[in-house]
Amino acid sequence: MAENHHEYPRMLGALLRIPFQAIVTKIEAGLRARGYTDLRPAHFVVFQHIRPEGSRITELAERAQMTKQSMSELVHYVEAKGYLEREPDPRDHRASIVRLSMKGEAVNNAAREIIRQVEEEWSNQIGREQMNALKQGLMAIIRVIEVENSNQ
Amino acid sequence: MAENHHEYPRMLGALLRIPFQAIVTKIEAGLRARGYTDLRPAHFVVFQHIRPEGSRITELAERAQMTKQSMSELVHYVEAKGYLEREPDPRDHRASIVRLSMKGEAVNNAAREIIRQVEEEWSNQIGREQMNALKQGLMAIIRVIEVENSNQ
DNA sequence: ACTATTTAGTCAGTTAATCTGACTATATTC
DNA sequence: GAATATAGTCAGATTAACTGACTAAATAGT
Repeated sequence: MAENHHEYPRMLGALLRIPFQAIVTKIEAGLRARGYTDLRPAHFVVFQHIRPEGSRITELAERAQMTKQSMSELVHYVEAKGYLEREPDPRDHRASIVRLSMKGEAVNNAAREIIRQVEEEWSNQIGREQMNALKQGLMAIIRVIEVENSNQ
Repeated sequence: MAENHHEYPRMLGALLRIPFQAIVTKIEAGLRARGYTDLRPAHFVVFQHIRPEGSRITELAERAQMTKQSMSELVHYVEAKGYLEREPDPRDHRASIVRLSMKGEAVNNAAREIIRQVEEEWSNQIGREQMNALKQGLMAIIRVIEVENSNQ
């Protein structure tokens, strides 16, 4: 809200939003170009939050800040398209563990590759030094956010 | 996708996403706390893109990268709640101009204030210097994005 | 000048994304 | 072992966004 506009200086919200949106758009387009046409932006959260050893649905829901019912649906869809595998959790028979399938790993790598390319392009334009400063700043803020969240 | 995780270094996508999400969450909570309970995140785009002199619906739709039908609905809702005023465009009788009402300006200012506070808090944590470097870097990237978009 | 085309916006209907509430089955606590 | 909490699903509702068809006004072409 009220974050933008060429005329007066942009607020931090818009400063973060515009590059983030741009990168999301590029990931979408890049995945489509590579033939992954059955994944929509909503499904990205599954890939964003799943751990390499696999995650529970409840855990994914929590990390993505949505209800477990909604996450359950997303996982179902993504699993049905072959990007996920699911197995019962041996320690807790109520739960199941979802992890990326080989196809899932492949999209994930494709997405990483796209992001890497975008970073490189931007880095070429603004300079490696400024890009590094930017990343350091973002990491510092993320650490602050994580502290806030942990002792909320 | 594949942007996160404590274990290995985060990708640029996650570096941008996490602070952006955090700020959106804070804006939501802050507006709710100030009594603006009828605005949902979807409506924020209207405020983000409207120009001080007012904007057309088609223009807002374009800037928000959505269809004019969808934007039309959002504008309707936000207008019905009293945040917007609408008047016919004297230059083009097909179009109308929407602009913020006094109530609309008030939420906008509230949102700006919330963002300013978040920036200040973060700045206190990471240091004014690093915050400035971060903002400079984001602005530089936004300039790159704007050039890309203009000669796409 | 008038016909054809484009543009601004709405109406109607659909799909996608997310929510709430109720439920089953398994775990945990006391 | 009974009471309570947790993981996940099912069903239904709401919200967000889309496509297609349309009206009215503006612009372009001849």
